[in-house]
Amino acid sequence: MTKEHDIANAADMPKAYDPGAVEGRIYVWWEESGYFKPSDSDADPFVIIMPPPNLTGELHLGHALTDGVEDILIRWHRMLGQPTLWLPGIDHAAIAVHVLVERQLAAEGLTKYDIGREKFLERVWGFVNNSRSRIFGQHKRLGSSADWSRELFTMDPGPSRAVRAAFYQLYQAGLIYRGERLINWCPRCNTALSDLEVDHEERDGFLWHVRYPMLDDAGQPSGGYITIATTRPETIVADTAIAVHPEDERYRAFTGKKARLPIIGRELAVVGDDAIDPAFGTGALKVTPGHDPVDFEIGQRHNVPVVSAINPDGTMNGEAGPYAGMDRFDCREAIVRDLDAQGFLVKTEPYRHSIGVCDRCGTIVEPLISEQWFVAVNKEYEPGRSLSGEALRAVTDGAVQFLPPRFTKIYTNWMENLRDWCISRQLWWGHRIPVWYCDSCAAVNVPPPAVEAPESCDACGATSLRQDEDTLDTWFSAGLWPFSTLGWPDDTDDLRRFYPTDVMETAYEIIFFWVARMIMMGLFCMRERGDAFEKRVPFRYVYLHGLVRDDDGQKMSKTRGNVVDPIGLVDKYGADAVRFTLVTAAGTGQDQRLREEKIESARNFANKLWNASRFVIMQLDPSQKVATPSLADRASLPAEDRWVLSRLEKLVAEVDRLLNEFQLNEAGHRMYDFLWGDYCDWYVEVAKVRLRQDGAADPRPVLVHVLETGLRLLHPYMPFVTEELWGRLRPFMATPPSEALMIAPYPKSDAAWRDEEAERAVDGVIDVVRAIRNIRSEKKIEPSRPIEAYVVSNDARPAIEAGAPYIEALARVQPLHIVSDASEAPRDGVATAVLPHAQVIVPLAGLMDAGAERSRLEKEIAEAEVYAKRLQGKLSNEQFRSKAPRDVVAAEEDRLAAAQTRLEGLRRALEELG
RNA sequence: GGGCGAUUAGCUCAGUUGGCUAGAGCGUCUGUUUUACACACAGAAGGUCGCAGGUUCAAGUCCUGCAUCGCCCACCA
Repeated sequence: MTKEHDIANAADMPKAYDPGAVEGRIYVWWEESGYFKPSDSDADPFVIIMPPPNLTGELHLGHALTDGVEDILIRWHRMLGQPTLWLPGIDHAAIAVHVLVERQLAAEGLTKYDIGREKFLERVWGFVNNSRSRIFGQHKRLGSSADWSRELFTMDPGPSRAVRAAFYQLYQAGLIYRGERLINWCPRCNTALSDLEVDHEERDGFLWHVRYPMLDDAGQPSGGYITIATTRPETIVADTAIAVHPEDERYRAFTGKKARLPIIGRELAVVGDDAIDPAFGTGALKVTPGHDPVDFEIGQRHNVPVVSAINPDGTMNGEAGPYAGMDRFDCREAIVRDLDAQGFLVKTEPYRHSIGVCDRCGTIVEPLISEQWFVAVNKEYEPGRSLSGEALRAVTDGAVQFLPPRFTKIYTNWMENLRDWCISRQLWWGHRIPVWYCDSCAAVNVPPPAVEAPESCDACGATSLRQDEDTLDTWFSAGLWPFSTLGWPDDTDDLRRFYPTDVMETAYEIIFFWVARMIMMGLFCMRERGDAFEKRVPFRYVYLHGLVRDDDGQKMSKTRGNVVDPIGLVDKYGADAVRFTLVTAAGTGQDQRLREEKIESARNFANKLWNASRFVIMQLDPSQKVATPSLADRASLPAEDRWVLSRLEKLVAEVDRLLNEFQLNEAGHRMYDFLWGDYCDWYVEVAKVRLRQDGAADPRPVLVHVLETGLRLLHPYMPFVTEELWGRLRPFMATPPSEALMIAPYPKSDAAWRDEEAERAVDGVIDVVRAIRNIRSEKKIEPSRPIEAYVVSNDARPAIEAGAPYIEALARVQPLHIVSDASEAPRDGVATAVLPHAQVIVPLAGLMDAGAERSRLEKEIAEAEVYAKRLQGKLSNEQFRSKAPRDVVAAEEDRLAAAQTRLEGLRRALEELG
């Protein structure tokens, strides 16, 4: 099964990493080897499902980020041998497919309405079923994956048992009701919307002041007027009262009297209500319960009749008298004109205010009275328990934790002010409302889920029933996702084992739509599990990532047309590069701007790994397998081996810590820094020297081990390159930990590998190399020409001597003199670098510019003096010495000592320069 | 009207229990066909961490206020 990876030489590795070739091959290999397929064993409980490969434009980078984070967490847990982590994450793919199918239809000159609901869903499902992707692994607990994905992708009302069950249970508990309410209506989409689906936009408008004639007790004009201000004069035709603040002196005389509605002529009662702000406008409000949510509530309080004057399509109806049939905005103009002509318009002032807009299409939403289904979110279904109350307490009690924690407050604020949730939609995509009406007695039948469709009416027994035409808000269905996918309402093994899951991962903008609803639904539907929130919540952590914005910082949106197609970027730079960039580019929960250069540099990182592996493989011989370095033999290893192993160990420990804290970006950065900076730039270069040198210790075991471990660490972040490279390395390992990287154990920290002494020693050698390179560069010495150099060192002398071959090779020094005292080195015409534990002296003979060297040294001395002075000040402060932790004080003392040594060296060098 | 976030090198951003001569990538400058990699290597320049106070031995990090930008929520007609 590892046939693809039994490659024993580097000859077939191209010089540059080709993501396309690797990703395709790895994908096929994963599939053929069965790793991504459902398994019967508990050990491998994940299956990856694939969103369609060619979702261009619709599946944007935010989705890629979500998928990337989820995949990282899942792979990490799987490698840790903790397969119980399970994350939802499919919804956006479903939406994307719907949009895509709509687009396909458009290309054929059709709309979804032309082909009908059944055909439309059929196409959606066909699309999903025939496609696969090599990129964004969607994970799903194995089992009935076909069922749930079909359910989700098609929003097919038929087989949706969980939706039926939840609806039924909520209805039985009195939490779902049908009512005539004022709801948000989109005249273009022709559907009701929940409060959440309405966006508020600031727009310029006008505030029209209109006067209403007062009537005396006989119903005759009394000569008085009450002036009201409105932004929506077209709704005047539906006015049924006037409200003022009960304590407003100006209107006290009018309260309880009647007024006459201009144009229409209706009599309006003047009522007192606390909701009125006397300071706004004229202090008097026209009450239009049929077209304004505030007015609706005022109307309820004062028993004011409700008039609906606007049709669902946005035109005026018969109640609008002369304006019947007009569009609502044409009506506005006409009515303003008429009011003015008839002397009712007092004044018109420009006014900027916020208006509700459909979040799907941007059309101005019309509040309408309509019969819809609602969830009573604040109603107690048991003493002390309501959907919102439970959902609030589960979070305040800590059963669900938000990351980053600041989102907790956003959630609780919302939950505390929640109003009933309108769940019926006049759309096709969604599960159909499982309610049947009786044609003869009009009874409402909500049958238990076991009944597919009731045959007769519960109330009168008549057999003529019809199902509600409306569908459910998709978020109602989506809110059931954590357990509907696990077989609920049955008490399945899956449900027992995987509910609650560990982490819910999504963008912060989805908190209300989905996260909050899942928590509400979960707590209710799992109420049989008892009181403990821990058993009923759908997940313990909510990890929220930021939004991916475009280069200008704009939020990506389809309507704005600035969505970046992740597939195009994947084709260009590879899935690994795209994922690595998205995950590491910003802090947790922070928005990021996407710039292609970032992805390019992540691709370069992949290429770096590719070439480092290529180099390592070139040094290996398949007949001689390489053993893993063991702790027992560590003492015999050269310092640089112990150095890199020590640093690797620290990396492993840090990555473990960071991943446990969900600091994914930081963990990614650490791996990048280690693999590129420590391993490639230094260890590999040092190893080259040893490979060339007869009799030197064999670097190959460490070379392979560190690379192999690094690839394992990085695998969740860059699954494709790492799998490929690890697979190529595997044939050379004496004891490979597994057949494939994705099922290999995640590296574990073992502090015994730490070696501070080796780190100090090798860091000292690196400092020397850098110092000499710096001198070479500053003095413009030809890169290829070897130069003579002296390293003066006392305490670090053994380390420098051990590192001598590397100094010679990496800094091109020939010959290298290691001496214990500066007097043993030449003084004239030299460039000097003073390091904490060594001094580098490079004789320059003719190349030497004494003046330039002097000013350079002077500058360095000045800087070092400032630094040393600061440290001295700090250390001579008694407060610091007594209050700061001992190790901090000790560290400062070490720094000061080093700074002083350096300063002395610099001064001496300056003196010797004359 | 409330709430939240951001403000750190030319650009995009890290910096999560306060201890930093403040880092990365890109860009810039100077060099390099050094047999893994020019998707590279070596070297360098570049920041009073938005402003003003405060707490502390110590503040980019904590507190208060302010400014600018952005986001979310909200029934002010």
